[in-house]
Amino acid sequence: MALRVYNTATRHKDDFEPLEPGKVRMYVCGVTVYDVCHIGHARAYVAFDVIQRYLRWSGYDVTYVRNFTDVDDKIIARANEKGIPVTELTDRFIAEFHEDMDALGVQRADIEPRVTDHIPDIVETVKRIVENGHGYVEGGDVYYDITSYPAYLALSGRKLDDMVAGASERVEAETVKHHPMDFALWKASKPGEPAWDSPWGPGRPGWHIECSTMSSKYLGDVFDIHGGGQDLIFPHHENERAQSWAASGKEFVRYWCHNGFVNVSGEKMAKSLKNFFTIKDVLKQFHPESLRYFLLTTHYRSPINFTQSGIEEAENRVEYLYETACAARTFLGKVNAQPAPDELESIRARFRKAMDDDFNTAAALGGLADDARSLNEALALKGKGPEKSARVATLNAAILEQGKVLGLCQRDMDETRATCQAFKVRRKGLDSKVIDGLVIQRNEARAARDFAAADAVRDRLMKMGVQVMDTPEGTRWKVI
RNA sequence: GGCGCCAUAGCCAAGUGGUUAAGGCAGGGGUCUGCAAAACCUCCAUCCCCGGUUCGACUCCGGGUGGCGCCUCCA
Repeated sequence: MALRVYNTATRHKDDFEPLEPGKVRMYVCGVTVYDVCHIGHARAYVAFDVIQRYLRWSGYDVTYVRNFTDVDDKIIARANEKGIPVTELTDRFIAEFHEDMDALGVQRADIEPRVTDHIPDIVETVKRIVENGHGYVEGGDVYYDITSYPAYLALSGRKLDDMVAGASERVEAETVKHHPMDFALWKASKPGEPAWDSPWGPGRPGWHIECSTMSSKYLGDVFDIHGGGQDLIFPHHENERAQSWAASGKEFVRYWCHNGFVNVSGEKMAKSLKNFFTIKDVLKQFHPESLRYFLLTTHYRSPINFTQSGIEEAENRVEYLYETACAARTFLGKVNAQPAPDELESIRARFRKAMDDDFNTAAALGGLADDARSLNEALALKGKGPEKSARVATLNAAILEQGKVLGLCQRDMDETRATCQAFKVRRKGLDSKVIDGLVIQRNEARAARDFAAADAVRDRLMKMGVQVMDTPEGTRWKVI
């Protein structure tokens, strides 16, 4: 069973064969840094984080590049709005991006290039495209001549005539472009805008060219995986493909991977619809691993509907996994047990089968749920026999190993459980001191064998959403 | 108008040309418990509609209906 990857360019799952055996070069379009990230960004970068982790786990030597676009119209507009320098704005949102991604357990890419650090490279690429007869200069602008590229629109599967018809409905009266669909490789800068010297005068890169340039710089003219959100298929990736081909004469990407959208209430998330959530909005209310888990419950290419109940359920699952892992840790601390290699390998095979099918995290999570249940089942067996110990050790190791690939179950267990509870206490508007007091009250009644009074307190806690649990180690409580 | 995606139990969500259609949540029944809870056991679907291909389709093809996305900045 080999890895199969859905390729947007071919519109079906293809067997994955990297350019160089054992080596994967992948590029994912990063953020344009003019605002904080929303949960759609979270989805994209969690998805490709898992892909990257899985490829490494599978034995590939991975080079992962994810850029920062730190110069563009929106950035300039936002900086002007705020009256601050562009670099102050972009530095700030790069830091915010890292903060959010670190919280979600998204690993840093191997290389995270910034556009403004690569202007000379970009100028070179534009020059090469023009020299090769695929670009033209108009004033201080440079445009890509789409009619020079026969395969234009092959990636997105569109027809030029339809595109032109659609575009003509929008206002674009005065243009120097030779064809309405031609796009800018280099833009002459207006006064006050960031500008760099170029053979065409002071200007800045067009959108798209930075990814063509930086991907080839770090990964070569041809590389394996290029990822991003589905919205980037057109125009961004279509244009990148045209540029890279024009510069190198080669088809630059072997597998195009695009993640689906996050919807809210069944509709696309948009600021205008007031259904817009930033990552920070969500992390104020939920443990970050809850969001990560939630995002992995649906296959990365399908739309996912963000709901309160969905993320609450995810958080409960995160708690369950950590509680299970804690219980296993406690047990394994008392015995000397090693995982059973055969059984561990069969669990790996099941995990591999799920993930090899276009990185099916939803199926993988199903398997993980089976393992966690089996682990609890094993823990419930009496005694400390070798059979039980081996089983617990095996399942525990399997859960942690799969978790490592999915980016789950890797945090400090006690701290994570406590944090999940703290979020729930806050969401329900409870006070843990009050709860502690009631639990003590109940235990005093129990000690006096006044079960009627004890149960009354218990019911009161239940109404608050607090469940008491009497264990051999004493009474615990948990917000459900 | 063009292109594309989706439609699986009360809800979320995998999956397969023919053996028992994952998993989770909720719900029913148990074990355990002073009572509970947690945990575990157990029960709970024939896959939107109509045609076609096939020995056989939920899975393939065509049509329909419904939902969504892209075609403009967008993960």
